[in-house]
Amino acid sequence: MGRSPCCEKAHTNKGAWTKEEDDRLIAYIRAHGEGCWRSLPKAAGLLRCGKSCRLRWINYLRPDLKRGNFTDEEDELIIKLHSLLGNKWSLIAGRLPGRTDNEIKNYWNTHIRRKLMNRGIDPATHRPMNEPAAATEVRTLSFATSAVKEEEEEKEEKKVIISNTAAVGDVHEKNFVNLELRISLPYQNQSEPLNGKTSSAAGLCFSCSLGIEKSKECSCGNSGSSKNSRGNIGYDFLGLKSGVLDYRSLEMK
DNA sequence: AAACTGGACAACCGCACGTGA
DNA sequence: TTCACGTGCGGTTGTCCAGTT
Repeated sequence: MGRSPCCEKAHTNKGAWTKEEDDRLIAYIRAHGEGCWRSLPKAAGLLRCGKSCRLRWINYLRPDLKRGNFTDEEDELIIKLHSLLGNKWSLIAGRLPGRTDNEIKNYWNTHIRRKLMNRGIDPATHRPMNEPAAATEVRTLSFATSAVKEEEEEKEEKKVIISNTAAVGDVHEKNFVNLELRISLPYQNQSEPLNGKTSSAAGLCFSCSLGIEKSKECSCGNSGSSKNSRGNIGYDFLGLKSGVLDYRSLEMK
């Protein structure tokens, strides 16, 4: 069957972007907004592939990007998120405002991998390097959409099961971890900066904020689950209060 | 000073997914 | 249901630059 190429490669520039190209792209997006990347290059007068424009904007030109070195807090947060999510760089980036998936991926490969190896930790499994490979665990992240109406919550909830067979750190002593969250309107008061420590709203530690029950890493005594304002048990997944998925920053594919 | 080496990061490539016709 | 298209993601490569020999 085959697919048409995303652009006419013969007539596109490749390699490093020039200042003029950057300016054109910025000016166009300021005027018309993001989106329709395929047609953007032509409309903006750029001899670039749409994908290239998107990447340039997202990874380099976006005004909300935080440039500069990663902090220790960001380091630790990336490590913890990676231990749970694996190479889901976009999801990890979603929890680090101002950082891009590409930036985090590069940083992981150049800094954190070595840092973990120096600690004697296998960066792929987050387990001690001399420890034999653990029996394959199947972790199930269960995402459930929350009905807006109370009664709908009683009905069967649509669940998306994400299986992740990557070995994870010591936080998963149990063979089965069910991280359940409900999707609803974004939580509006998520003012807590992402520092990878205590999850603000509910006063939960990082482990509990991820919904890991009875984790050895639990430092808050909540043992994983919390109740939301309606008394329903939910998990403050990735720092989200009581199981409310903030889809602004945590995109589910 | 020149050559070499390795780290850092920008950019590209191919594939998967979601969506609409 | 199938297919084409647009977009996003993760892996990989290319390039630049600072440090070392």
